[in-house]
Amino acid sequence: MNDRTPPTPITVSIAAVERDTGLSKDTLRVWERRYGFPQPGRDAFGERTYPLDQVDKLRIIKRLMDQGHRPGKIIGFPVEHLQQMAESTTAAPARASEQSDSYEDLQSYLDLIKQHRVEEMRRQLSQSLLRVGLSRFVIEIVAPLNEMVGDAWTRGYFEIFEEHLYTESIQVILRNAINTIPHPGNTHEGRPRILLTTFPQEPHGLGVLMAEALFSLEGGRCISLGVQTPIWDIVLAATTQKVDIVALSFSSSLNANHVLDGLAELRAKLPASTEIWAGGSCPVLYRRPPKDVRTLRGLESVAQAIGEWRVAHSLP
Amino acid sequence: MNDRTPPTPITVSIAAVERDTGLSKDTLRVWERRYGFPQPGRDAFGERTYPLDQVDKLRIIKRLMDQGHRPGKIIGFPVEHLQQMAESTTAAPARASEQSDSYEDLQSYLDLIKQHRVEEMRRQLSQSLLRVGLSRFVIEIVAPLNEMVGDAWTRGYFEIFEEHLYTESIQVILRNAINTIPHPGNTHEGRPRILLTTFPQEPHGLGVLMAEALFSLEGGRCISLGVQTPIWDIVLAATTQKVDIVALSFSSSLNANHVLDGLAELRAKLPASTEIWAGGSCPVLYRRPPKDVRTLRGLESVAQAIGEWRVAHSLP
DNA sequence: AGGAAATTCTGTCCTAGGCAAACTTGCCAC
DNA sequence: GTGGCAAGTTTGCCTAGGACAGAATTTCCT
Repeated sequence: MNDRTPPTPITVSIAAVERDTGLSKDTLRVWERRYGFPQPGRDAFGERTYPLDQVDKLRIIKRLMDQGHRPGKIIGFPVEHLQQMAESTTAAPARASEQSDSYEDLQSYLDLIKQHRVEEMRRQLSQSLLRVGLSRFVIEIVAPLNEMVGDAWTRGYFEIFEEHLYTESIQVILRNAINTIPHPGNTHEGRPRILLTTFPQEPHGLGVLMAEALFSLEGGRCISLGVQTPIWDIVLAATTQKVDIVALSFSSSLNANHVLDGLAELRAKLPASTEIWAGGSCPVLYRRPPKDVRTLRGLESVAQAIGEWRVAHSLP
Repeated sequence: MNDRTPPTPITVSIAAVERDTGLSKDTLRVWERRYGFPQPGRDAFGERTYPLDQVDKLRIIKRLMDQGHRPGKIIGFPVEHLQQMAESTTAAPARASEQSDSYEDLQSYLDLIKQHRVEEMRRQLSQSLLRVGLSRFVIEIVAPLNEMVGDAWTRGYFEIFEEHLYTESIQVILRNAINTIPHPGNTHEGRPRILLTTFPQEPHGLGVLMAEALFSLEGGRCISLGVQTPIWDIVLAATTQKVDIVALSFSSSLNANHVLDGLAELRAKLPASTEIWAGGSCPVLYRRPPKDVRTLRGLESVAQAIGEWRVAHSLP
């Protein structure tokens, strides 16, 4: 292994770009043909090799598209301009003035990650959890932190391993907290059985974990399959476990059509008595809400949704 | 919903088949060209329309491929034959006469999974953990169970979601147990800092978790990155966290050359003072042990390895 | 037998063109 | 203006073979 060779390749394959951006290979090729961007190099065998800065620009474009922009209109702008557009609508301003305190606190977590003070971060997270309780902890701290970390990651502020450190820490805290939720007695009345997982293209597990915490707090009986379960297996699991609700988490990097098609297919294969609840930061869920699927916009709505389910399923 | 019209169309698009079977569009087209199967019809606009029975056959083929069969060898067989192949291996795993007692116990866990009695399984796992202690629990129960579940999975005895249920259960138990390991006082003497993770192609996280449990028991200070960390990020994390040991887990599904190349690259990029420990069920680790990497064959050797590290690094 | 070399198999990438569905624009009547 | 409809644009997915690298298998040689 030569010290001279760059530690990470400066370019990545089209498959990697598809994974990282959520833009399909077809789309990447057709944009190149039509708009002249991206403009990947070619390796020895003529395959596209995308420089990292172009991947960054693609990520920003994807993000703006999620906000309703059309590719042809914005693809020609320089990267700085796009960043400005993205930032002007992004969370920070809206959220900053809201609870000045907590925003500062959240920012301090990002600093702890950047300084790799993992144990200190876990200590502070645990303290916050004790102070505000699990429900508010998830909604007011973990969820916005996730978003901030995701943001920071797309801007290249974090390395992959730093994001792993963060994810692992949150996971430890949340799983521990979930374990301590007392099991209500033997009563099964009005306690929905909930299956939690993600679609095969979705590797992010924190959304499932946050949902599990909140559902459990509301008295739901949760069965988590972790991440990346094929649709057919979701159907099998839902049937054999006789669940009332299948809850799915979607991050924003997913391809919009895949999400909608997958939900439609799942809906068709599950009995009508089984509800499908979908949540997460994937914009298409709320822009074109799929039929016969309940979309949970924001984790705050979990409690209400469970409440409504109880009302609808209470014995007369 | 009209009763007369079939709830799902009798034929489906190529995108739907990709979702249903996990076979990419490219693969579906190239099979059609090479093997003459599948043989979809065409709609008014010339696009492929797959009859459902062909999709079923594709699903069986995919499953047999996951068990190690190659497409060209089996694609010509009639459906009934394929079904038979899939079912003939479904018979209970045949590794009987090993250790009578504990084998029976372990087998009963497999039965619990197959019957989807998740809560019962977790209860029994917790009891076992309390009875024998974490160390023996990991070595004598979880590790062999993993192997049996993996076996059963390759034989098609388990569905994907059943394996997910198992993994999630073990994860809950182990993480909870790790959390309860008391932190020894402030002494850092002879307590190695250990970074745990897997290579990018390795999605199985239980190995890391088992290792974390045993390392922690032996007084190691563990920093887990979860799974699938790029090599360069392992180097970054190891450096910034000033770890003494980088511990990696490899399952048998990994490509032998990738493992060896990856370890060689990692070895070259890490300072010599940082040890690399590799373990897991990947055969190549023990058949062609890589240079300057300590291979841990079996989890029993963890305690010894830590002991030796302590001796080597104790102050004179 | 065990290991290296040759061969077959297989999935992914390439080119370039065509069309439907979604979205925008232009036009006209009220 | 403004509501509604038609014409025009944009955009992503699909089609067709062809080509090759990497994995799996077989052959050959020690």
